[in-house]
Amino acid sequence: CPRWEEEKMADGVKWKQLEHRGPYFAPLYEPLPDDVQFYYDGKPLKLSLATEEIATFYAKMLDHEYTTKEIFQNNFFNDWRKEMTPQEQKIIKHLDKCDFREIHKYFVDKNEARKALSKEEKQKLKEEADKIQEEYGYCILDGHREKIGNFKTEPPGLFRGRGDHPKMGMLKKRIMPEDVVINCSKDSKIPEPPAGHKWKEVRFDNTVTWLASWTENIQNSLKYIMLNPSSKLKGEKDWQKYEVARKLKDVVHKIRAQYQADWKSKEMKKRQRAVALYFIDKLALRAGNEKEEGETADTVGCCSLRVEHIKLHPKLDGQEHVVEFDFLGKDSIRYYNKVSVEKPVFKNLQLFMKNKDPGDDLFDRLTTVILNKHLQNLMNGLTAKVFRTYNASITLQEQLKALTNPEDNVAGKLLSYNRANRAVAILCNHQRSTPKTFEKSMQNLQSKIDAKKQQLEKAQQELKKAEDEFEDAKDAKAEANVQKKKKLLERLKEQLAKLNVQATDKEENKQIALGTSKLNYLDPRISIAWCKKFGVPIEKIYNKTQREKFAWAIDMTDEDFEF
DNA sequence: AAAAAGACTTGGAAAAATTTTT
DNA sequence: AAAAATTTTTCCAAGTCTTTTT
Repeated sequence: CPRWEEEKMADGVKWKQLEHRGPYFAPLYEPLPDDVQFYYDGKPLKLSLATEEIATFYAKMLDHEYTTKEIFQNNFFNDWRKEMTPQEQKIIKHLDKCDFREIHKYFVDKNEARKALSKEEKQKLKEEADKIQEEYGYCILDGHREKIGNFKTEPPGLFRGRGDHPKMGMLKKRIMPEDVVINCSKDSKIPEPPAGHKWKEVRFDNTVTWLASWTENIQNSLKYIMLNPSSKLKGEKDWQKYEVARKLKDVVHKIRAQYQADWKSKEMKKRQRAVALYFIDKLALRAGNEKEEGETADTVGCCSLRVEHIKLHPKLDGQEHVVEFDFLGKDSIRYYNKVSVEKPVFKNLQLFMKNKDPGDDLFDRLTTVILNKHLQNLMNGLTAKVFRTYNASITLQEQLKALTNPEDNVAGKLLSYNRANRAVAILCNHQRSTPKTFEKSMQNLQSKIDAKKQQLEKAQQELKKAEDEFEDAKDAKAEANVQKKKKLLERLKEQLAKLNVQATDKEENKQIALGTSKLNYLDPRISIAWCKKFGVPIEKIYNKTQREKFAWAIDMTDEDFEF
């Protein structure tokens, strides 16, 4: 029977049985060979083991941009000094006198050597990795063997934040068994800690889904070992998420009417709520929780927007009431957009900004907690992020409807699919940096296209020649030749079209990241129904991992599915 | 009721694996 | 067979939202 249809748990209970081997610990530090030296102030200096280990973290990153940043350097040096012996502390006082180059080279060479390994040696390494995966990578949850998402503890290293992170370069400490909390079922075989060690705690909490956890030392927050997306537990949660978004579809018109009415409310609080919700709905902005200042990069979402993040233009490029957004969102990805809004929204924004400094909150009477409480009253289970899911999925469905041409071949249909996917990624502001090899690979593709065009021309001439010959001879042999040339021409035309489609797709995709929306925002049933309806094999849009994650949807969806 | 802690989803980069080209 | 290009997987940070504590 399909796993998605087994009996329901009591409220809040996530499992009855959970058995696993505990996390796989990062390998211990291997000291450098004696001929690889660290130099201080030009002179070789033998470091204590702990100090040397941390030095290698920095040395490995030497050709990364991070190490050129002052904050990174300072944070690293501070934390490094804390771990030095008193003697080392007395000598090593300035980072710019530290020479890690020999250590750096050692690791570069080591990487090269690993790449150059023979087939057999590589095979052996792979088998070892597979064995670990087999042993630690799975758990038993309610009788099913399920894949674990991340079964290894994170190795020690230097913290790399994203954007302008105040903590970049700080030392991420090694996780020991004594740091780890194990979660499993009472009657299961409790995982053994590594020899000579103890777990921090073993607990039996079936109201949570994690198998193990520890506190990381940079942000002092918890990290978890959890199941792979292919697991029943994750799959069902995913399904539920899309069902909530579909429920929003039924009431979204009412909600929109309500927030539009609230633009004119007498209460400032309500007006702010209504304008913020409008942004979240129309622009798919994130909720924007407040963050602790100085602990993370300065990024914002809707509720945490500041006056400095928007500009108001009564008229701009022939449009009225234009709001220009410019801020850093999640992962310090820039959001830049110019949007023409309804007049009351524009008036409200002017009001919210009045007598405020650039650094003041735009919505000073609003938090995500207030907004989400309000949303909860409008629909059960409704929170700000449901709007992102809903708008992403409904956009994909509409775009697929608008762009798919049933007459197209599979390649053409896939281009339409990618374009629909792209519309969603643009809505959600999923950007990537242009791949380093982009220009080159675009050129390669262009030369392929040119070559194909030449072939095509030649084929055309040959066809002409064959037709002329047929005119003269009028025999079966000449006729067959004409047919042959026609076929060749057709095939070349198709190949050229396919290459052109590829080029278009590539160019349009230059700075757009499709993965996140595909994996997290688009109800997979929309895509599966589309595949079935237009005869596109599912493997063309979802690879193996993705099909495993969306197994629940592949199981239940027919071509009539509507989001 | 506000703040802090906890649990879980979402995010792009980088590394690794695979496929294609030379 | 090597190298280059492309795709997949891993990594772990950074969000959202819920629950617990103060």
